Amino acid sequence: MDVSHLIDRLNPPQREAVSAPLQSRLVLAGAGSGKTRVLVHRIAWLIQVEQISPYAIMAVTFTNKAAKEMRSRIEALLGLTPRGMWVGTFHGLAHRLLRAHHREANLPENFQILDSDDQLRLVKRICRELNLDEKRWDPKELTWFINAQKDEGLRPQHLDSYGDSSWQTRIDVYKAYEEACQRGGMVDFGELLLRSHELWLNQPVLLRHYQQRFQALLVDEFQDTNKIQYAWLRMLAGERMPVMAVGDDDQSIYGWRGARIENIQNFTSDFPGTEIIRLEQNYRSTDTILQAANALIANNQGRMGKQLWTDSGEGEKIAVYSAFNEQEEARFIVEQAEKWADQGGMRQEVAILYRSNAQSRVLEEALVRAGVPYRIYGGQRFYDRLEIRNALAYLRLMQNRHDDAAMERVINVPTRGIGSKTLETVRDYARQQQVSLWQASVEAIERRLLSGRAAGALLPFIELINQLQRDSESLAMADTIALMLQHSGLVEHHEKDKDKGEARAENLQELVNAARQFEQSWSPDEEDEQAGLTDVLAAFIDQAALDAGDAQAAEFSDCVQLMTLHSAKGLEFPLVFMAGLEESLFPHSMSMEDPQGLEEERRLCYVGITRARQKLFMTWAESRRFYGQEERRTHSRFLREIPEQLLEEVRLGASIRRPLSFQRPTSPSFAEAEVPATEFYLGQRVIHGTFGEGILTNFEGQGPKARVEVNFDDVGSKWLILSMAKLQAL
DNA sequence: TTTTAGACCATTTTT
DNA sequence: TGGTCTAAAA
Repeated sequence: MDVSHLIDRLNPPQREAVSAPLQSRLVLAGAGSGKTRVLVHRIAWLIQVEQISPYAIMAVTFTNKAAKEMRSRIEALLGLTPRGMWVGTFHGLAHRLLRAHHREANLPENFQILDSDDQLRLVKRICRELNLDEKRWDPKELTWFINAQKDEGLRPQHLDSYGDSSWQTRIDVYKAYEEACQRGGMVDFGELLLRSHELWLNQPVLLRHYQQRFQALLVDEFQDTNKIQYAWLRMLAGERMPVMAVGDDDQSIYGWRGARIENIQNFTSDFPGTEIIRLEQNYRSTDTILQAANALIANNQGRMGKQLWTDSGEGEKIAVYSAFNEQEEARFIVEQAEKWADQGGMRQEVAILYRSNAQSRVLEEALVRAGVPYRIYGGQRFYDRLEIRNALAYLRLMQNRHDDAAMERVINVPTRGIGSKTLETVRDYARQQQVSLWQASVEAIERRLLSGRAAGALLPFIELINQLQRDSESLAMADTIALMLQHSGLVEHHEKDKDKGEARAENLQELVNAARQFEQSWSPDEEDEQAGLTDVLAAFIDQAALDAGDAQAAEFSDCVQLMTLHSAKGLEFPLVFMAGLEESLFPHSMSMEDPQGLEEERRLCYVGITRARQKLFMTWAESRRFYGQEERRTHSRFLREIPEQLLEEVRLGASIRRPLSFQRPTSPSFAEAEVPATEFYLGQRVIHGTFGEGILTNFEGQGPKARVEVNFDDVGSKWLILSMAKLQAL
């Protein structure tokens, strides 16, 4: 078989990675160096050259998006769907293992996945049960604590308070939480990994089975693995399985949620015989952009070492813009973005990146004002919406009566007269008898522990769920869901929502559509069948928990893209704006104190810079409103870490006055600072006959129609026609 | 049960 | 400043 197409158009290190012998390899893949391409070609190589069955290949990613992309690119390259291959996220694959071996993992067959919202609710409930003061014991913090322990592979019994009572309380909550999960057959995200790791640990036969089955293991975004994920991989790999770990230590930006950059640094010693392959040729950005990125990241210690290069040419300089304030920064960005569009560029080629979500508001306002369509990434995802979560809770309850999280969520949604008092009685009973809320409800009614009214409200709910489940046996899943939505009153309930009612009803309809689609495309493979995975509804619920879907329905219009630097990882855009390059915003004040945190911020900056293909703007504001407080700002140290000759300042700080008659830049050059100054400039203090003193914060138009916005000390912000207002400079 | 007023507080986010 | 959450009032 001719396999030259697998390596033909690759550069030497890419080729080396793709055609490496069956041994472990660490591929240090710089930004834009063709990482996914290498992974996909490697898999094809394993199948076509090494004659490894797809059944013996496992490829692990972090996000569903990455897993889907890998799958479709493999299919495109091979021209067929490789059956039996395990491609998925860590969580997805761990989940698959637990489903297949639920008995050995000590889980009920219908165990359910607890997402972060359910988890928080459950922790809150446990805090109440343990009589903890929510002021002192923030459930969010406790949840974070539990997850952090699981990410480290630690169970409550592995933890020792060493007499520290507050530490002991945390451990107690963790323990109670774990018991509640076990009782209800619920598994959170961290548990998926921890439990499947323990499954292998406790069942050597099973482990050996998988070790023999898989002959090659590939891991994407290796720098993002946490301790348990790494342990999971090592255990599966054993002594012999060749692992190809692909990652970039310079793009490790998730340390704060447990990712361990050491994993990539220790890989070669933990997997003996591993060679390192560096992919340093970049196919994305101009040389200027890469030089800036290289120079910046060189300030970090203990790197694996990598220098990105390109033969694509020097390109334009990086434009640095010092805005007067955040409003003006936003306006500048919008203006430049529109210029791109005016010159024939697509809006979707433009990305505005920022460090924190709070920055998006001002940017949005500026975009709206200018009538520029935009799209924000990272909003609420489909399966995270209130109405969808409620609907799923009903489905989960139909599937598993002991799912307390689901029960708590919808027992009184829509309101059916089950108040807090009834619920408290049921909760108390459940706690005493160590049973689920469902069972407690049933027994409480039977034993007449509830008032007639309470029982009269609770019983119909129980019957509703029972009835729905009976009906579901003869109906297609989508029809079951539609029926549930009607009979439960959820549609009616959510329709009533004041401003979001319409959208909510639509989303519920969309859920039915999604279910129908899922149903049509879903077919368990032989392996799933053997594992008893034959229930569509269960599979649908699982996938909703593991993949929250997109934030917005597919957007066809040509939009400017707004997102945080974190969510920009893995993406690329011809034109990129990085906004808010100010000390204590970026690097963020929460991270700049300790050296580790600062280095991660720097990597985040590196990620941002390397998103840009052609042109990069870095902007900051000399003054920014923070929690209502106007603050003076200084530009980010990261700007200083980029060699000056790569930068081009559009305006130099406050020292250059920006006259009101300033002609907005229209020529291709962005350096247009030398315009004769007139009387007024942004940030100037002025005095008005009626309103008194204030600061000039904004302007629009020119000549006789020019208007200015002045923030007056006494009467606040006002727009004034410059030619009428008789302003005086102070 | 729903609405409203004050308190509180404030990176980054996927599974 | 504004969004979220809890507690009090309609």
